[in-house]
Parts: sequence; structure tokens; C-alpha cells
Amino acid sequence: MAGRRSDTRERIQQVALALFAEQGYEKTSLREIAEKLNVTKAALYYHFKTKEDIVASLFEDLAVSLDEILEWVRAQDDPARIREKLLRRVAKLVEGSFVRLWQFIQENQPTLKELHVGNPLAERMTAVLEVISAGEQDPSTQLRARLALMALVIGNNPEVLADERRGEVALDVALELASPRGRKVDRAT
Amino acid sequence: MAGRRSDTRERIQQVALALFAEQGYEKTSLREIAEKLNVTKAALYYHFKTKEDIVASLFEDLAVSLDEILEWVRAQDDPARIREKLLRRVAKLVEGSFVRLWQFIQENQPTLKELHVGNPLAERMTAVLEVISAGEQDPSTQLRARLALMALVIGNNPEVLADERRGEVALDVALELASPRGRKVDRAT
DNA sequence: GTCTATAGTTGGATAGAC
DNA sequence: GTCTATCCAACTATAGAC
Repeated sequence: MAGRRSDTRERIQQVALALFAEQGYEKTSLREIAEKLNVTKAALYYHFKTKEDIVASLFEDLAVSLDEILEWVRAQDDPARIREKLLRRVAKLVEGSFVRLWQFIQENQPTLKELHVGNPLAERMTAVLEVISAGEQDPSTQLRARLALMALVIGNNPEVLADERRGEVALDVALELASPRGRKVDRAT
Repeated sequence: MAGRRSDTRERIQQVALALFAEQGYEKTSLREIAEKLNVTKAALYYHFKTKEDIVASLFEDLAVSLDEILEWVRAQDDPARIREKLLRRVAKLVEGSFVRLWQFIQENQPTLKELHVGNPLAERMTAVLEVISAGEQDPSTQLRARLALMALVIGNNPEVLADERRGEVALDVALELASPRGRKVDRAT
């Protein structure tokens, strides 16, 4: 008891996330989650106040990781390579246990908008985007920054990229999207 | 055919799409759609067999448009600029009445996967991606092709890009993502 | 910490009148 | 072509026993 706590809470998180990512938030019922864990719905309610609360708990973990990265990156002293360093660390996150969560976020946008759980995460995303675009305001840079993040997420999806080096490929594309454009030299136009 | 048919069917499509795009497919009830049109649920069932059928009808319209583009692009004789021509026409589609539908597709992936309405459209998407990547198999090109399409969609979202020239910006980024890399050596031409 | 049982809602879909 | 009325399934969430 003292040293070892029940891992049911974490198992709920993992099973729920897997189902949410696969078939969406609304389509996934608490009954289904409970069945996969061989427990009952009521058991879920012991660990989480509501269904939405499960998502919230998942988001908090990601928010913490993003905060760590943001703090670390802001302490860097090589401003020219900050974008690169950030993306490399975010890439690690995406390749790791957070793949499905990112995928879920990208593919359930309308649902999350109504879930008012988005806000805490949305803040961090904005901060990440600002670092990537280096505060640059022009729309092209803004769009590229967003696409750089998307490259990491969809590039790490085995259904999109079969290649086993998909992680590196995704990072490559992301880095290129994030790298500052040379002033547009319209060749003799 | 009679000259003037009821436009209720089309009004259902438009209202439904607006709600689907805004709050997602599952969260949007037939009751809600009916209320916005000042009709009853039963009236909806006269025009569409099921809720899913509404989505299907929307998809068919897009599939037709994509088929036209694909046919047109394949008839082009300047192979070097096929990618560009395709993207320009898809951009027009996305800027027009299909914005919301594309957005809906991108943001409701898990739902659509289970809706088995995806297939007819998925075929066309694959064909479009093949044209963009020019049949090139390497993962980097494949990822770029996908991102090029995403650039058009999210770039045309006013919530993402406030700038009024967002359409051009999106097309610019898409074209660059789709243009063949110099880095990788062209083999065996 | 997990159970059974159930309350309370809401949703998709149908029948039949007009 | 649109209505009223209704059925039935499924869901979230709670109460209370063990």
C-alpha cells in the first residue's frame, strides 16, 4: 500500500486514450472502456469525476511536458538554433508515448473546442508556435509553423508513412518548414 | 423534370454541414438541424434515409468536383507543371463552398473512418496525392504532398490566418511543399 | 476500490395522419 | 412534403451494498 499504489487510474488513461484516438471521443463510451479493463463503469467514476475529466488528466500530462520544453528552450543562449532545438524535443515527445494524444487532438478539434478542457493546452500550443515562428507575424511564417507541428504528428503515423525512418523524415520536413525563408527573391519578375 | 424542385434538400445539406464542421458529427443531432430549419426531424427523413446519408450526399458532391479536376489535369500536356495546375484548382475548390467540408473531413477523421462513407472520397484523395507526389515513393515526398493539401485547408481557415490574402499564402506554401526537392538526386531520368 | 441497479436524458428512426 | 406521436437503444451519472 505505502510504496505501491493502484495502477488502475493509469490503465484507464491508456485504454481510454487508445479508444479515443481510434474511434473518437463521442463514439467511445465509458462502458466500452470499462469492458476492456474488465471493470464496471462505476469503477471508472471512482477514479475520474466525469468522462471529460479523463481527457483533462491526459492533457495535463502533455501540458507539463510542454512546459518543461518551453522552459528549457527559453534558457538556451543560441537564439539562431532555438527553433531547431524546440522541434527536436517536440519530435521526441511525439515519437514517444504522446503520439496518440497528439493525433487525438488533431483529429477531434470540434469536440475539444466544446470540451473547455482545451484552454490550458491551447496556451502552450500558442507559445510553441510563437517560438517556431520566432515572433514573426507574416501569415506565411505562421502557416509554416503550424504545418511544422503537423508534420511531426502525421509523419509519425504509421498509416501515413510506412517507412521505419518516419521519425527522422518528419523531423526533416518540420525543420525545413520552420527554417526562416530567405527574402523572397522573385527571379526577374 | 419539373422546372422548380423543392430546395429543402439543399438547405438541409448546408445547415447540416455548418453544424458538423462547427461542433462535429456526433455532437450534432438531427433535432438541432431540424430546429434551425424550422422543420421537424421526420421531415429530414423524407430527404435522407439516415444521418450518415447526409454526409454521404455531401461527399458525393466533392467527389464529383475532384473527378473533374483529376480528369482535366490528366489531359494536360505539360507534365512539369501538372502538380502546380492541380494545386491551383484544388485551392479554388477549398476557397469556395467546400472549405467547411474539407475542414470537417480533416477534423473528424476517427468518426469518418467508422462511417464507411469515406471510401469513395478516399480513392480520390489518394489519386490527388499521387499526382502531387508525381508517383514518387520516398517518404519525404509523400509527407510533403499531404502537408501541401493541409496547407490549403488550414490556410483558408480565418481562425488560423487572419490575413485576407490567406488564400494566396496558402497556395504559395502548398506549391513549395509540392515542388520537387533539389536535395534528393534525380535518378535515372 | 469495485460492484449492482437504476435514474434521467438524449439520440436515431418509424408509423401514420394530413 | 411535412407534421405529431412514439418507440427503443444507448449514454452519462448516481446511490448504496459489499
